[in-house]
Amino acid sequence: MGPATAAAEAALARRAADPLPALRRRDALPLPARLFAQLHALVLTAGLARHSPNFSLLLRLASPLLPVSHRLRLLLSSPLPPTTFLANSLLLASSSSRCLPSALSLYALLFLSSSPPLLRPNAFTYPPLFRAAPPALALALATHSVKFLGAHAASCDRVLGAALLGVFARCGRIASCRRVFDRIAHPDLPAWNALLSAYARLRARDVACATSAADAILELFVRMLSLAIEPNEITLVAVIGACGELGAVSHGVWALVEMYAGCGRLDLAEQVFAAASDRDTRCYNAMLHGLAVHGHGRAALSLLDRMHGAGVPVDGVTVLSVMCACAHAGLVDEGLDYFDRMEIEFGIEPRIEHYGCMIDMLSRAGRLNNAEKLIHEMLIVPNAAIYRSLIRACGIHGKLELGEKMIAELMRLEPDDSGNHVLISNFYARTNRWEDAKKARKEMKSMGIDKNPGSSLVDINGVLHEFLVGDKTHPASKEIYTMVEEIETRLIECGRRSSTSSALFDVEEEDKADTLSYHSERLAIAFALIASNPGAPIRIIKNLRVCADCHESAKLVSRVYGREIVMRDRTRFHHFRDGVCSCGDFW
DNA sequence: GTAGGGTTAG
Repeated sequence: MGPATAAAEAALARRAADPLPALRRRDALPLPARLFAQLHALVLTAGLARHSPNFSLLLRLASPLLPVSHRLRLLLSSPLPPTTFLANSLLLASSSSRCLPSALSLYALLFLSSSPPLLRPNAFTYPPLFRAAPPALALALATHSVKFLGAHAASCDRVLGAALLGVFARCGRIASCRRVFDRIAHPDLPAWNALLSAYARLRARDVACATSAADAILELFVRMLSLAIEPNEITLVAVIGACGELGAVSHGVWALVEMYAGCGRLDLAEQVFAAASDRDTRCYNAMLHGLAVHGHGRAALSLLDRMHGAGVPVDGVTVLSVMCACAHAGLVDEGLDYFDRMEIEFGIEPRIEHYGCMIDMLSRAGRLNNAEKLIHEMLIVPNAAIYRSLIRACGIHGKLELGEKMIAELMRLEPDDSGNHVLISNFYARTNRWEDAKKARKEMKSMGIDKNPGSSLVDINGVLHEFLVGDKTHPASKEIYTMVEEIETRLIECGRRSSTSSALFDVEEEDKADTLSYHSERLAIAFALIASNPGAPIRIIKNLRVCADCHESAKLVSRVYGREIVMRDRTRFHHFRDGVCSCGDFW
């Protein structure tokens, strides 16, 4: 017998032992109804159904479009009595989000309806339901599962634990995520990834928590490595993002940090991108976004051309990144054009973020009437960010009436947000309505709303130093403040005009009225000038938008002290060199 | 015993 015959024999033997190998794939698609009926008959008549795993496979191939009653009968057609295992298999077949209602009725019929219920759910019952359900419903199901299985059982199982963690993460409940994770006895890679991704999501969604979330990610990553859990690409997505957040360039373990635009090293990001062998949509999106926040609008558009040329599919994030690039570079017509094409050419439905970017772009360009028109035309309810863009632009372009209309909308949505109140006060200050500006601040104080304190991080020889506005806690505080004064004196000698009264109110979110020139970035720059190696670029990571006064000052410092300053604020990067900023004073 | 979980985006 030759080797080929032997291989065939072996294959036949395997097939005899495992009659349904092709169906064992996890991603097997549901079968068309007729084909399924034939297979069903075959499995029953061939006696395969007496083996629970085989019957389970059959159930998983049932089309989710079959009526619920039909699928219940299917379960009962088994020569074996129905078990939770088989019921879960049936449920798995209908748990895509498309057929959520049918999955829920099955769940209710099998596990809830009669008393006592037909079957009791177990840890395998819920994860597919969580995946299919939208966040709010998934949260309800999660609570339900914990009640049903008991908190102990629910969290002892690390798969259910990871699934629960995912639900809480989608709902922004980071404390619940932490509690669930802490109860998992021996978390494995997906469980760690679920927690890291929960913090990554928090970092991306909530500016106020971004730094602490990034800290948590790095801390968890170190712990995970010490437990010899091997990270994968999913882990790195969270970790690299966190490194970008902190600007922790010198944390050598994560050399990838430098490569990503998040640290302000666009050059390295481009090198990595160029070296990457197989670039998918995500990869292009990351590079496009990097170019966007560094203000390289034209480069982003040309990369987009290459992406189309390479046949890499675009998605909603691609469009968003391109529009963001256009917005930051003032390429309004190009941005409009791409927005118009997204739905028709690429079949991507615009989401609130796209409208937000669009409105921001139009507003920055002073096309406020177009922006307002778009708000009325769009089919989605506008969010607070959209109103904020318009209010900021109305302040700059002196559109009092529209601005006040938008303020009313914003206050309806988010009356308690400190940033909103500062924004409103600045709007009135810019339009010379000083009394209203003061009133807005007073109102904020009387409501007991705390301002979000401005903070800046600077990396000096591998150690991160954080400064808050007016901070005096740094060990070198005395020298730093002396340096701030010295800088100010030198800049005035070199032609800087001192702050005017309008500039005093012209702040985005840090409250300069109280603190004059002690904004966190000035403290960070002063410290960097004292402590960093001469000639090295100064890298600052700021939590809020940089105010016009600090921006002007950073430009001058770059010239007078001959130092390059790279500052990432809440929305983009500013590269200060020789008295000029890469944003072209448009941010 | 069999099956279920992890991929941010301004």
